[in-house]
Amino acid sequence: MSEEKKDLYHQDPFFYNQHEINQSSLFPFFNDNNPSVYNHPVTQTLQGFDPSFMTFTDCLHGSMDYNTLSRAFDMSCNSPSGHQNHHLITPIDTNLKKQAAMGDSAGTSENPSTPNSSVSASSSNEAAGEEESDKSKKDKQPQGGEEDEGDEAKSKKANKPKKKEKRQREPRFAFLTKSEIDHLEDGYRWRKYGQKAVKNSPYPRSYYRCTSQKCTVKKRVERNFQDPSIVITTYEGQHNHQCPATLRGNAAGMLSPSLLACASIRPSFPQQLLTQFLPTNNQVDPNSMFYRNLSAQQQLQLPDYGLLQDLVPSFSNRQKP
DNA sequence: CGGGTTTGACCCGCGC
DNA sequence: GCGCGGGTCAAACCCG
Repeated sequence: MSEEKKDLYHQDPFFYNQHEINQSSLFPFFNDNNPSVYNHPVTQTLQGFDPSFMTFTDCLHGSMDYNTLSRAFDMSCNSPSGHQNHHLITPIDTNLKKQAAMGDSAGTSENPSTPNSSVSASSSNEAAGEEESDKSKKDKQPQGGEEDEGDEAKSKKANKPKKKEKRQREPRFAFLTKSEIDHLEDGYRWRKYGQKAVKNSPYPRSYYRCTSQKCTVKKRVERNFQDPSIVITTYEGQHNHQCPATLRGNAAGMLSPSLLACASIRPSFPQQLLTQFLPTNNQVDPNSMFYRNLSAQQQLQLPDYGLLQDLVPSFSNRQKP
């Protein structure tokens, strides 16, 4: 990225988002010309799962299941333009992730989101994401736990839950972003709580947690080791609070998935708006240069300008030079 | 001093 | 049971 662009990004991340992201960089797993990305564990999952057809809010509200996916898939397949749909949001299912990681072809050969395929209820449950998903582990803190008082040091880490229920995870959604910056600004405040080396990758994976109290949303950020320009951000969970950026009213440049997620917690927020934000085939021919040559507003093809103003107050300012 | 980051240790699930 | 890898914890450290 040029210095000029970097400056622009710092002043206005929106510029960055709109200009650095293009179809091939966002959706390399759909790009036949770039099959290398398939080797990445995450994108393997994405390819195997092929969950690219769902509404944004389905993802962000964690309400998606394979039925939802299937429905969304059907909708997109029946879209008037007939183009392949290229969505930005890609849910990750842990079961399928395993399949992908095992290197078998099950993920691709039995694509659950194939229009004609049936939907497994168990998978649906898995993806439904329970509120208390991974709390069991965190409840190490002795809550009325009386047993090991003396051995504090040990009890801290060895305090296992008595019942061994299968740990359930919140549904995850991965976003691929072409960026030189690992941790992209998304309007929320995050605290980094861990970093791990990724197997077969020179790039570490960072773990972030939303700093808002009682908000259990986490995200992982890592680079695609075969295309280091691509940052893979995986969100897990739903924010249960307003986005700090929107509260501050300075979120003009933060039309990232996460910001939209925070906006989407507003009950009145129309689902259509979110879906319209995304470069679906209803608006853009993925094979054309159309996408790159449009202004930000044109790219968004906003269905209701007033709604966006409501969501992002300062958005209106940028539209009126 | 409060909040964020770093980093080694630990936990957990899974395959062998 | 063991080893591996992903995920998390928490003390130490850093910084404004």
